[in-house]
Amino acid sequence: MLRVDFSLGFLYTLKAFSEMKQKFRLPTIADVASRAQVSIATVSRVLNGNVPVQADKAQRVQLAMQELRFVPRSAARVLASRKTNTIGLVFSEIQGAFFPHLLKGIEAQLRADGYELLIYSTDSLHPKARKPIGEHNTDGLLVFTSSLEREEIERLYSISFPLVLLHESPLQGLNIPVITIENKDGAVALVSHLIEWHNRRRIVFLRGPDGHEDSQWRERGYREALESHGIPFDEKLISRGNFDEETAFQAMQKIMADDIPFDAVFAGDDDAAIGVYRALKMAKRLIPDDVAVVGFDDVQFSRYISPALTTVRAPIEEVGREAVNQLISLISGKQAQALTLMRTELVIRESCGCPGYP
Amino acid sequence: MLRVDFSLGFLYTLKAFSEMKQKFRLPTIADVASRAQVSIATVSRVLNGNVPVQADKAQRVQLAMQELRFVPRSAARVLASRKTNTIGLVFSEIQGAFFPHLLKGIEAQLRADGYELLIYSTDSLHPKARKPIGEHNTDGLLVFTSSLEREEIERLYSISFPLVLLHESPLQGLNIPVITIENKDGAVALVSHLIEWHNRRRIVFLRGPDGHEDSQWRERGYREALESHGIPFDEKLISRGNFDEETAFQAMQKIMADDIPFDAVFAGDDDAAIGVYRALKMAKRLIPDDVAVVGFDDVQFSRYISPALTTVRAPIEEVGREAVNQLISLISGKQAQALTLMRTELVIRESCGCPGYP
DNA sequence: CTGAAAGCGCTTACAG
DNA sequence: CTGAAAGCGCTTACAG
Repeated sequence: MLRVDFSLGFLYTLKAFSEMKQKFRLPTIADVASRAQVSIATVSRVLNGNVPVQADKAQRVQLAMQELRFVPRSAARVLASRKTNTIGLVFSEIQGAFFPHLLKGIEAQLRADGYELLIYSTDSLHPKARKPIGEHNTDGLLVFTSSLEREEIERLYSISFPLVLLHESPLQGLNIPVITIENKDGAVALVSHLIEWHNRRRIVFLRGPDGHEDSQWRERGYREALESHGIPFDEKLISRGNFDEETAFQAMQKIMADDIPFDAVFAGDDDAAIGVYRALKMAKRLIPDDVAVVGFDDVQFSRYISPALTTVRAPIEEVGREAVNQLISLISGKQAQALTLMRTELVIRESCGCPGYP
Repeated sequence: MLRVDFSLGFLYTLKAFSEMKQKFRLPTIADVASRAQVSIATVSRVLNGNVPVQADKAQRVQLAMQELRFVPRSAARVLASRKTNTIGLVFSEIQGAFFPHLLKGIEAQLRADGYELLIYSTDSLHPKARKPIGEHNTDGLLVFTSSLEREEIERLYSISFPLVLLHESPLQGLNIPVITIENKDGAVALVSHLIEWHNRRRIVFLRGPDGHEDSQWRERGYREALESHGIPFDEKLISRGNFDEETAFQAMQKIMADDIPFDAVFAGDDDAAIGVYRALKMAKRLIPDDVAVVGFDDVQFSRYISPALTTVRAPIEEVGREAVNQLISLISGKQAQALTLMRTELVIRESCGCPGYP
């Protein structure tokens, strides 16, 4: 008896093991085909719905798929069809209040067109043993600012891989569509408002990260607004804010330590404006009475800080959506627009000196 | 002459066209093999580095790969190896200041372990003709709150597909690891602080979305703190804030319209606190003098709003990292911890009535 | 409308 | 250490 029990127990263990194995053995198109009494080609056809299939067969296939809980493996489809149905997003800065807006726009549009989203951040310092994202696992790439080395972009371009650049000018000689925003116009509006309505003439400008396109255009707008109002440009009023709070804070401390007179600050973006607020408050300079402050982007928190931030609304979510549209055009072999410039809009709140709406 | 020119032009066009075609024909492992004079098996071995290969052959392969700019196709690897090397993230709410923190933690940890990230938001109302994410295109799923129907979770569980739940309790009878935060303790600390330090006794609590686990635990903490201080629970002080600004704003308006007396508000989370601020300011009630306000999460803007928000710091980024760790354990066939509770921490700023640090 | 078969580009026992 | 070959699970001409 003991022996028998043992033997049964052993068998049971084996059975359990083989059942486990079974669990991992997911149904394939062949299982569906045999259950529905059709060929695998027919199953594939009802799956894709591109070729007509006799109604009763189609029904049998549908039923079999449900019963087996069949889900086609992506890898097999991709390999056979040479389409990944996936779009990649490459970016460097996951931080920044800016990012969720962009992601939301991209996600929404992508899904509407039936694509998946693979994301890859170049700021995590992971070993790039394997190329993380590119022609081997996506149909096209959205590249945000300078998150990808020029060399890699050129390589992808040279194999005609669909690319769309966000917030970055086209690279010399490469015909890659670009989506960006009216940085210069926005900056002109902002600075002109400071000059015309609030009579400011010593306006600090905080640059973004080195080589950041958005920053360069904003600076150009800043200079143009100064010039058109006959205000001389003063190099000492320019510093680097890096589009982040901490750098902006330090930049302002330096400017104040150097005793450079100023009556307003264009922070570069909203994140930097936070650092400016902190530095000014610490120095007991009143915003906007002593110093007017303006940002750029109009991210979520901008209306809630105190005083509420005057800024420029950048249609970031729409940039995301439009970028997806352009990329899908490219993937479909259609033309895409070389340059898409999204309109920006002045958002007047309190930090410039205008009366707030409490 | 004219004819010759034309003819040449025509040929040129054809040539350009065939070149274009060529461009899309990416190198495969077979191209590398023949160039390096080895078998494709050998190429595969140097690619994966798991089996020793003779040094000179390995070198020839490396060289050939570089020259051809070879990148192995993911789909082929996945199909052959039955591993996608991809983790999926399913979530419902891309909005909310909460999300970038979570994403950042996930991204960083994922890359460190060599996985890709496929993301899928259930809030975009896209047609789910194809199952967007699951066993067919990932090795495991991170499921945030109730972003996936119970039925689908059960299905995945029944095929032993690796799952980790974020901010949600384990489902009845299913042994799925959960990562969440000390919501109750945080809420107790918050409410006790209001009672003990600021002598508040009529504290409004704004619930999150229906059925949201985080909210339920916070409410439990709220009740416990009340009870342990001998303050009777008053149903009228509870309303729904939905973890968002607008709902919270309306909830507060209703409470004030109903003339329900209160001297503090626990907003449920930081996003909701924004709505509370707006409603109170509009009603000319001073924060914190008339009404103390506290939030939960400590997202980016919380320190910058005015008055600076007293809240609880939720280690969201770490939740993301830990979730990835657990999921990868599961994928590797190892055990994962059934429940991981992350510590939260009271962050005292000004909105509770404490003196600020300007 | 439908099936048999080739092929997508890799990995991995298997035999040596 | 290495190559020939089977196989991963689909799609898609091709012929009927």
